[in-house]
Amino acid sequence: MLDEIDRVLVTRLQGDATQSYATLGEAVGLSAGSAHERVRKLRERGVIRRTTIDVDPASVSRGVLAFVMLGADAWMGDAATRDALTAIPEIQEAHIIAGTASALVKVRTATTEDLQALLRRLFAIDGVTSTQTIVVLESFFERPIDVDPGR
Amino acid sequence: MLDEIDRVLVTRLQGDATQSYATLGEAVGLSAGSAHERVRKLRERGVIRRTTIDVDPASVSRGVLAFVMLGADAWMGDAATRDALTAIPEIQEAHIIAGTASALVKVRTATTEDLQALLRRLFAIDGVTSTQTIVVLESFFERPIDVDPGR
DNA sequence: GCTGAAAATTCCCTTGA
DNA sequence: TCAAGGGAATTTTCAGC
Repeated sequence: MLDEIDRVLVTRLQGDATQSYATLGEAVGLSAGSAHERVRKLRERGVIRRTTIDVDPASVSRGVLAFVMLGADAWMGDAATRDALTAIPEIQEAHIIAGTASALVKVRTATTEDLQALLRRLFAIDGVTSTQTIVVLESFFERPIDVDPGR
Repeated sequence: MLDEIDRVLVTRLQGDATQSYATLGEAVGLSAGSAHERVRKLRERGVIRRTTIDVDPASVSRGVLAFVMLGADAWMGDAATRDALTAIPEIQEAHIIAGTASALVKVRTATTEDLQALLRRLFAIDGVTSTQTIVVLESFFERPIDVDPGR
């Protein structure tokens, strides 16, 4: 379990992972060294999986966002399906789901034409029998997981 | 537009934003100073929006993932709806969509009971007339946007 | 968890292609 | 316009307590 200090550290790092441990420590009433030790342990425990950057999709030709639900006539939770989906770079997320469809993928393409080409590729995957595409008109927000600091 | 070097830098930072500029520069055949200057400009231009950490959802009591499609009898792309969705911490993403539903939200809760409570809150939002919930059984992957280095 | 010091890195500025 | 180089200032990192 995380204590209050851990949660504050995680929340602050989600907002800006470039800040110094001195700044971080000051925010939670610890020395830089102790803050560093806390964060090191959070990484070690796998709570913090990695430090990464947030890229603006439009800047890298990924301005079109859509979610595609895949229907299938076979179980899609196997390694072959996973590999097939992993090999498609436009797919940002892939999930096996409960309900009428079998899988849900989040995709980003440069244009709607590219989206169409992508759907063709998805249809070609073994077991896929249908697709239902949800095109995003506007994203209100995409934000880090809330870790409840101060609750 | 990004050139080849920029794309490699971005891809490497997506994988690990803690590496030094010396390491980064070596990977693209630049000095540490020049690599730093490149990255600084990518931030300035907004290509890199921020440096952040990836948190393991299960470690922070967000082990249940679901997507909820919201049907509505009024336009949901307004500020009031945005504010209402923003105020719910379990919502990680909120999008206005084309098609039969009006909005799609990605939510993470600790338990399915919490998911149920969340659905109640979503129903209470002005204009919302229906919800369709897609529960994720297994996530194959959630990865950074592909920026096509070397293509 | 703190302090303090050594090592490494960042970051700015100047020069040059 | 872009990269290299120098060097000061900051930050990280690792002792010992």
